[in-house]
Amino acid sequence: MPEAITQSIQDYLKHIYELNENGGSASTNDLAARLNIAPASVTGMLQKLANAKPALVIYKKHQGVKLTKSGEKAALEVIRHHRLLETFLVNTLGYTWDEVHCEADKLEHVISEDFEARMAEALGHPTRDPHGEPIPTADLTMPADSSCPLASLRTDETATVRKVVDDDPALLRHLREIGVIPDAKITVKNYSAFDGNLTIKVEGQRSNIVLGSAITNHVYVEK
Amino acid sequence: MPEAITQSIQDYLKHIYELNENGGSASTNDLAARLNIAPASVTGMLQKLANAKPALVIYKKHQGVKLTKSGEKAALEVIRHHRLLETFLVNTLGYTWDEVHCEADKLEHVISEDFEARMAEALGHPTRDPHGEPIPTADLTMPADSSCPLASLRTDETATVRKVVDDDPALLRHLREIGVIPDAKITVKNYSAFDGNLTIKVEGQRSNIVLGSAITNHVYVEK
DNA sequence: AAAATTATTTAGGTTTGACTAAATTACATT
DNA sequence: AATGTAATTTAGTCAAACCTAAATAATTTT
Repeated sequence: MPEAITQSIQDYLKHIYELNENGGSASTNDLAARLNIAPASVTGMLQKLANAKPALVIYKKHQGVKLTKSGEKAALEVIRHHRLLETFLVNTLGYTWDEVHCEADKLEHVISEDFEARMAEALGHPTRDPHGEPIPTADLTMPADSSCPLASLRTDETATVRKVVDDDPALLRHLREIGVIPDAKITVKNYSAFDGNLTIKVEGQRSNIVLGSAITNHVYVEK
Repeated sequence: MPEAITQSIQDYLKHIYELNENGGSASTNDLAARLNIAPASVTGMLQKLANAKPALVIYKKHQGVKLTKSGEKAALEVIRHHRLLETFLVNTLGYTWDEVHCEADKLEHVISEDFEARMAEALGHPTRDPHGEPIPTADLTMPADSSCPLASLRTDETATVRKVVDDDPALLRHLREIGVIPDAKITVKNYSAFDGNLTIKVEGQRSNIVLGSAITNHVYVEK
C-alpha cells in the first residue's frame, strides 16, 4: 500500500517543487533553509521519500533531489490547496494579500478534497491566487506562466504585473500601497546599471517609483 | 512557560469537557472509546495533563478526570472553533449539517484566533451551530442551554427542537427529511411505555412520525 | 595537486503519542 | 469474606520527525 503522505512530507514536496522550478534539482541545504530544519534531518527524510513504495523523489547522494511523477502530483495538490485557500481567505473573509500566507500554510494540509472542490466552485474556478501565482488545475497540471522578473526590463519597456513572489507581509503591504499588484500596467522610466534600480510609472498612480533589485527580482511581469 | 497544547491534547480536553457535561468525571475507558485509543494510552496522557505546568486536568487514579479552569478554557476554545467552523461551512460553502463534522474536526486545531474572529464576524456572531449546539462566546463562556431530551416528553406535550446531539450523517439526513431540525415545533401524539417510542407531529409536516428512543435521546427540545 | 572550505551524510539521541501484554485495583456477586 | 470480572495502570516498545556532533565528500582556492 502507498505510504501515508504526512504533513511534513507535504511540506518537503512543496518546497522541492518550488526549488525545481527555477533550475534543476533541490539541494539538501536549500531545503533545510526553507523548511527551517537541520540539513541532517533533511537527508534522512529524502532517503525515506526516495525509498517510499511509490518513490516520491529521485535522490542521489550529494546531487540533490527531483520529484517523481507521484511526488509532483502530491506537491501540486498541496500547492493547489494553498493557493485556493489564499484566494478564499481574501474573497470570503476579507483578508489582505499580506495576511493569508501563514493561515494557508496550516490549512493546506488539513482540508479535504471536498472542501477544495467547494472552494473552487464558490470562487468560480480561479486561475491565479491573490499574489498572481497560477493555481494548479483540479487534475493537477500547473498552468504555463510566461512572466519574467521585472528586474529584466529596461528603459521604455512596458508590461503588466503578473505575480509577486514573496511572502513578507511588510513588502506586500508596501507594494499594494504603490499600486504594484497583479494586472497593474507599468512602464520603465529609467534603469540604473550601477545599482540595478528601476524607475517605473504605474498606470493610474501619480508619481514615479524607484525600486531596488531586492524588489524587482520578486515582481514578475508580462510584456 | 506553559506547555504547548498539541492537537492530541486539544482532542482529549474537548472530549473530557463533553463527558463532564453529563455527570461527573470522565473515565479512562469512556475517553479511550471516544478517542479511538487504547485505554493504557489514555492513562499516560492523563498523567501528563495533570502534571503540566498549569495543570489541565485533575486526575486521581481509578477515579476519572475533570478539567481545571485552564483545561476548560482550552476545551471551550476548541469547541468554539468546531462549532463556528460547522456554521461557516454550512453558510458559506453549502455543506449540509450531516457533512460538516469531519471537516470541522480537522480544521478546529489549525485555525488562528484571527480566523476565528473573522468567521464569527462574517456569520454575525451566531450563538448556535447547525445542529443547534450552543457556541461558546469569544471570552470562552458556554451559553446556558436548558433543553431536555425529547425522550422525556409525554403525550400532548409541545416543544421546540433545540439541538441534535449526534454526528451520524445517516441519522442527520433522516431527521432533516422528516423536519426534525432546530426550531421545529413538535407535539407528542403518543408515548409507548413498552418500547419508549414517541409518536410526534412536526408543525408543517403532513403525517405523524414514530421515533424510537435511540433517536429521541439525541434530540433535545425546549418546552 | 594539496589544502581549505563548504556541503552533505552518518551515527546516535530526544520527544510525542501511540501500542501490547501483564499486573493491579475496584466492583459485583455469591 | 471470597472469588470472579471489569476497569485501570504499569512497563516496555515503536514510529515519525526532529536534533547535535562527528565524519566524509565535493568544491574552490592557492
